[in-house]
Amino acid sequence: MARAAETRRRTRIQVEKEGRILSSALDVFAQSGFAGATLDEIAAGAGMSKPNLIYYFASKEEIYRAVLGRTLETWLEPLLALDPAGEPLAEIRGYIRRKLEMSRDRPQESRLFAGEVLAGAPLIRDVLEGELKGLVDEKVAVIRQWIADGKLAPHDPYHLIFALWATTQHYADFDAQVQAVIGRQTDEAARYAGAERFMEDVILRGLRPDT
Amino acid sequence: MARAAETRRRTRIQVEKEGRILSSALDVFAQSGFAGATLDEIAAGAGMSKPNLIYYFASKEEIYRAVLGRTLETWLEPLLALDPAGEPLAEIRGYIRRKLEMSRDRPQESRLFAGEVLAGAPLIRDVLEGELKGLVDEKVAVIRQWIADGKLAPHDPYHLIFALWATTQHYADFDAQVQAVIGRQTDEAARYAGAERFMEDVILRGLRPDT
DNA sequence: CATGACCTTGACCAAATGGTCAAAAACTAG
DNA sequence: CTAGTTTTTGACCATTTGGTCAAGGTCATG
Repeated sequence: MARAAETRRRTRIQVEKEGRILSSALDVFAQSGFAGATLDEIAAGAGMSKPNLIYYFASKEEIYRAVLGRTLETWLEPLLALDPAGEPLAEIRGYIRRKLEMSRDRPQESRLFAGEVLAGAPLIRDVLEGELKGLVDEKVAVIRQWIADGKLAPHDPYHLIFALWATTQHYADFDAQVQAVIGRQTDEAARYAGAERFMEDVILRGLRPDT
Repeated sequence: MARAAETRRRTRIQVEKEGRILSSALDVFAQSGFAGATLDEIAAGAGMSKPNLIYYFASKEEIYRAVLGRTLETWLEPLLALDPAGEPLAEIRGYIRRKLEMSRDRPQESRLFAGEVLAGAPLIRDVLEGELKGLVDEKVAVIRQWIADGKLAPHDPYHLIFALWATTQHYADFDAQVQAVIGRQTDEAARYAGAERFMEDVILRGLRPDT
């Protein structure tokens, strides 16, 4: 029986186990980086033996690629949602909020991504130069239009995006440092609330046109 | 002959070789992280054999600690130089410039530091909670005073510092992404000039008091 | 120029780790 | 319930790698 379109080869068990593996792998890779991660650790986290892990993914790199791929999708969303038809400052405020939310709710993904880029993005350079660059260029054009319409002060949109990326992700990627500096007295919710207020007050204020 | 104060145990050769080792180690650790780095690679970069390397530093971790320690000193400087007696906006502008300069001229140090913090700062947590926190707290007090004097708009100084750290370091740590997005057409000098202008225009503007 | 301290490395070792394999266990469909 | 397929894993293997060691080479200095 030739299975329909080669697709539905995914057993109930496969779906479940692959999910467990990717979830465990995300934690391990985010914590230890690609080189520092071990198959045993990932297998343990997924509640199975190492050979069983290799039964689902052929190699460590394949697991890594799978986790990264999954993360990348999530990654582009917030920027994608920047609406050209919206009110500029409100749109940027929304973007800041979505990115901060992501740092707070999915810090592992943020760290995984940071580690990959820090190492020179060996496995996702093409994605960065392709999809990501395409998306950014598109939104840069939108921002330029806003500026041309006098709805936003004239600043380089690329650097604006970098500043927003950097600042929002900082709270996830450099969490150890943030916590060390502002201490455990401030809880996570307060930290992110403070970050949001700061960014909205300072950056949005800096973006407001003179009029 | 009891050598003067145990100190001058450092031969000419020792000084030179240790320097070569730390220099090579910085490159390797910055590129591959602690786990990804190998003694052979560091030794090759320093132009010597692995046993020779171990003759100077007892273990991989000791090399890593030495490189990190050296980096940390450099790291605190820019913030340390923030002068309470100076004019607030000019001081912050100066800080931005120094940090950007450091990202541009010492990207390896920035990446080494980023990798360590990303991994949870296992080896420098105490430094972060001690020296770094102390320094930050001190400068936060200075900024608060500036705000109280009405020379700066009232924003949380901690988040201001985080935003400056994040944004300036972004250009070194996430260089692969920055280059992928704005492309190779823009050279390094132009990138950093653009970053500086953006930060000065937007952030400083956001910090200026209403009056 | 001799002698003791310092420097250097080839050969080696043990542990960790990515990955294989064969055989057993569990599951599914007829 | 059975035959075939999918899952699972203990045992194993080759490679990598952090680190050791003994022997030989180099350097400073009296």
